[in-house]
Amino acid sequence: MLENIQISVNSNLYIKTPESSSLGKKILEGGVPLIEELGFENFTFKKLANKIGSTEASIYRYFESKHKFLLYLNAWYWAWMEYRFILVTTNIDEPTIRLKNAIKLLTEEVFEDGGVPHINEILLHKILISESSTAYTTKSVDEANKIGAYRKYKQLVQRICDIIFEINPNYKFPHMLVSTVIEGSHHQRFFSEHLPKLTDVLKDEDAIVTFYTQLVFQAILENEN
Amino acid sequence: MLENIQISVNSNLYIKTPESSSLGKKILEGGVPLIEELGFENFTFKKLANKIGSTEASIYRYFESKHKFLLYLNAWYWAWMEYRFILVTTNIDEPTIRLKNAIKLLTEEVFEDGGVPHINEILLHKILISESSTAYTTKSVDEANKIGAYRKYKQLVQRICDIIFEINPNYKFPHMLVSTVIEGSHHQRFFSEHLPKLTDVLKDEDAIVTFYTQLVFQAILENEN
DNA sequence: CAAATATGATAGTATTGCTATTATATTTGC
DNA sequence: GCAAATATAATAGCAATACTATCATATTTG
Repeated sequence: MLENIQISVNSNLYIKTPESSSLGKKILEGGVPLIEELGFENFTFKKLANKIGSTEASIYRYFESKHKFLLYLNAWYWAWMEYRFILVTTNIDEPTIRLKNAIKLLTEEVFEDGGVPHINEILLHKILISESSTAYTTKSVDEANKIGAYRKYKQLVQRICDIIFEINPNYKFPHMLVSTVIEGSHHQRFFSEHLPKLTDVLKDEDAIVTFYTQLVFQAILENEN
Repeated sequence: MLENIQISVNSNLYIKTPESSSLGKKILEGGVPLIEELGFENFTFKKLANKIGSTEASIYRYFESKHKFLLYLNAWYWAWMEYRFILVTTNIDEPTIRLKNAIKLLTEEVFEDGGVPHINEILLHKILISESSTAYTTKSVDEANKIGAYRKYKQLVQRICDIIFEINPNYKFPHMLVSTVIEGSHHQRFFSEHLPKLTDVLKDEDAIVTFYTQLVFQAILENEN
């Protein structure tokens, strides 16, 4: 379904685009599972080079640092999410349904490797859940922000805020609401695996989707003042 | 007001309690501002030793690793918050008021260095906002959890869930709601400084407190089914 | 005042994150 | 089909990090 789609990533985040060569593709193909396996702090370019039969120095020709590589994957993820957001919202008149679909998209698990070449979306989603904070919780956020590392993320938040505005133009805190849902749902998935006492995750249904959907609609419908 | 209070921290998180000696106190007094200044990843025991006129090896006699030091500060923070939680909720009959006070406590900024010796609470709060995720977003969460590193945090979440239960025993997602508020408000404070497009922070009022207070009450009052 | 304990001084180690250099493939333009 | 450009590999090196180990010197305590 997505085979022909090219997800485009801010060119400040790489030196040479990894989509362009076979080594680049191996970096993506090997890097995502390796970060997922080791955690970002234990991940090194040397280990990756080893895994894909290349060298550290060669990887550095694609990404100027380990941190930039994470920012690249982060940006890729949000560009991909924006693409999927469009799929679940176009041609739907009713804004509440668009919003509902969008929340589901943002909060649900990623189950299937949807055929995007070279990137395993299931594992990338897991990386985002456990390491997304490390992509901005550093003293270098401001610099990363300046080069546009978070552009797609902010764009997507804004798009959802626009839907909220359609539903209730008086709601005062759309950005906080949306970013709370996104970050929150990632945390909840992480907690449900590692610190279950901080969640109320049930077996059968996807409680995280239900919870955040309720939260959003209660927030914006209640406040029609 | 708090001068005589001893905040007690899980003994698995230190080798020798820093409260017990003058070097230990210097580690706390110097460490908190230094982490705040450099960010945790650029913080090293060597730099700290330098700052307080001691040596790396000496600091390692108090904390077995840099990461444990962060866990210690994290646990200290939550023990301190629990203490303050008790202050704002005891002797108040009305559960909605207790809940309101608790949410305010969790989401507001920390303004004053309330007189706890050796720990600058304002800076510690800032560290928590920007680095709290690094305290559990690592492959070592499970191990940290096993030795009780997050006990106080989970306890406080539970205490607030108990208030929610008093107000609405049918509400299905109290833990998710509370942990969403805690983590979310930290994120929002971070965003308001670094990525303002993800928030709706206003100048005069504390929008973060208002937003999360609304969110919680709408969630639990709506659902009296 | 001796014995125990806490700290300091110094050294060492494996790993990390990254740069530099040179040689060898591979691709591309003509 | 070949020269020139480009991409990769191989290797080395470096400063910093996160520790550990050892031994000497303070300081506390019984």
